[in-house]
Amino acid sequence: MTRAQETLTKSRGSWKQNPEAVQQDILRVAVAEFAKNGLSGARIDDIAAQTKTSKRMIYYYFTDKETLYGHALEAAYSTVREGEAKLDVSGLEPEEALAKLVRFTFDHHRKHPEFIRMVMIENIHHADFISRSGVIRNLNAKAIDGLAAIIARGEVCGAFRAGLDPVELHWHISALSFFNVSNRPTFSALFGNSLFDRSGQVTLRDHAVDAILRYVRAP
Amino acid sequence: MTRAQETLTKSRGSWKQNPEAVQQDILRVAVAEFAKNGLSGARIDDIAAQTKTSKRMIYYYFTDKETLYGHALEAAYSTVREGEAKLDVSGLEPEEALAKLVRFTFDHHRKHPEFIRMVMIENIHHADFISRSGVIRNLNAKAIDGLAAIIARGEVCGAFRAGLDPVELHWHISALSFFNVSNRPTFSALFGNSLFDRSGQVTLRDHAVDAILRYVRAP
DNA sequence: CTGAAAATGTACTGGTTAGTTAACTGCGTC
DNA sequence: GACGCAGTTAACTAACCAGTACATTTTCAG
Repeated sequence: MTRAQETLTKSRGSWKQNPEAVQQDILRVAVAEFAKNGLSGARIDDIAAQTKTSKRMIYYYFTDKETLYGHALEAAYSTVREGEAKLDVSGLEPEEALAKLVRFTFDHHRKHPEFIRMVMIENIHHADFISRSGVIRNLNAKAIDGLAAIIARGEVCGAFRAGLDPVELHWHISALSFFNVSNRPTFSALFGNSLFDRSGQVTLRDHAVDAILRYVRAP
Repeated sequence: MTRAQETLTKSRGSWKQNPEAVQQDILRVAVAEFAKNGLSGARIDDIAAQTKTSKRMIYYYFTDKETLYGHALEAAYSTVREGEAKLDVSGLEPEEALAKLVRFTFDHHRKHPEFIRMVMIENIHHADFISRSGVIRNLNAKAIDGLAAIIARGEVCGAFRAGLDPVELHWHISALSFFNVSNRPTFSALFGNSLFDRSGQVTLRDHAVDAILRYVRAP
């Protein structure tokens, strides 16, 4: 109960009504609901019930279920990419920089299962909504730039082998970090929970870092 | 139109009716439908329409939607694991054996997107149904045994470093192979399609093999 | 041939759920 | 001081869809 509605004072003046806060409230609940149940599994009535406002307001601001889903997806991406912006690896040796980036990415994915689930759901839907959202594409280009800079520095000083592709390296890092969260349920159901308890995850993260470093290191 | 119903002659005698074929028919359609639309997105009426039989029969044999989903999941697993059983790496040097295994796994996942989607959906549902299916767990234990054998041989002859964990190595191989299919839509929407066209996938597969080998090789 | 059980067809139902209708409230403006 | 508009409420509807009731046919054992 953060009661953002009462505490927020908007540019519009000091209204009792607060449209922006209402929309944020809807989105917050919608992300949770869609992440939990998927697009077809989510229930507008359930979302409305968890909101400070009503179902009618959801349609007033977001037109229909799919549009709401699209906005929820963008909201989830924004939240997570904001968190990533905090990472700074400038001033570190290339290998240390990359190690820190991988470690951070692994942990960051783990801390945001709701985001992972939104992306899983979006993949089930063939990325229909992401494709239509320029907002999200822009956010991601930056991740590649940062990685390209590390690779360039590593190549120059001879720590990394030549010919590394930033997009492909991002694919490797994402694969390990994403799969660790997305497939935890089935993987642990089939092979036990040992990789996913506290110590197992620390080891796994260190090994993921190790795997990436071995992959890029010059001979 | 394979008309399995007419051509199949069952142990039961030469029936006009063929319950086993009807059930197989339902499952075949159900796997496709659940893989496409998820558990809540799938429509029993749609499944029935694509079947040679009727909705009534679906409930006659499979009780309800969730039970049908569970059987469809098992069917998808069986099909794919059967295909894997064909792989033979005995008689190869450990490094070659592992390379072949990774290459095969990567390709095999790619050839069975329907299976991948079923697993994605099952992960969304926290592996509720896999957990209840002993059938599926058994199928997977074998994959680990095979990998453990390769690791043991590699350690003995000094090609691999000591202390490798078969389950963790399987996690690495699965992560790359699975993510490649599961996250293709969002990844290519965000970063372009270059990793996913024909030549991109060949390169990516070779690099995945390379990454795993670098990870296990003795220094 | 017959009776029982297994298998199937037709038509229906009742709860659910995305989306709507229409009336109303608070607020600034002229 | 009433007009208009953004924001809000509560009740409603039409479609959808999982699951069922019940009648009927097919098969085979005895």
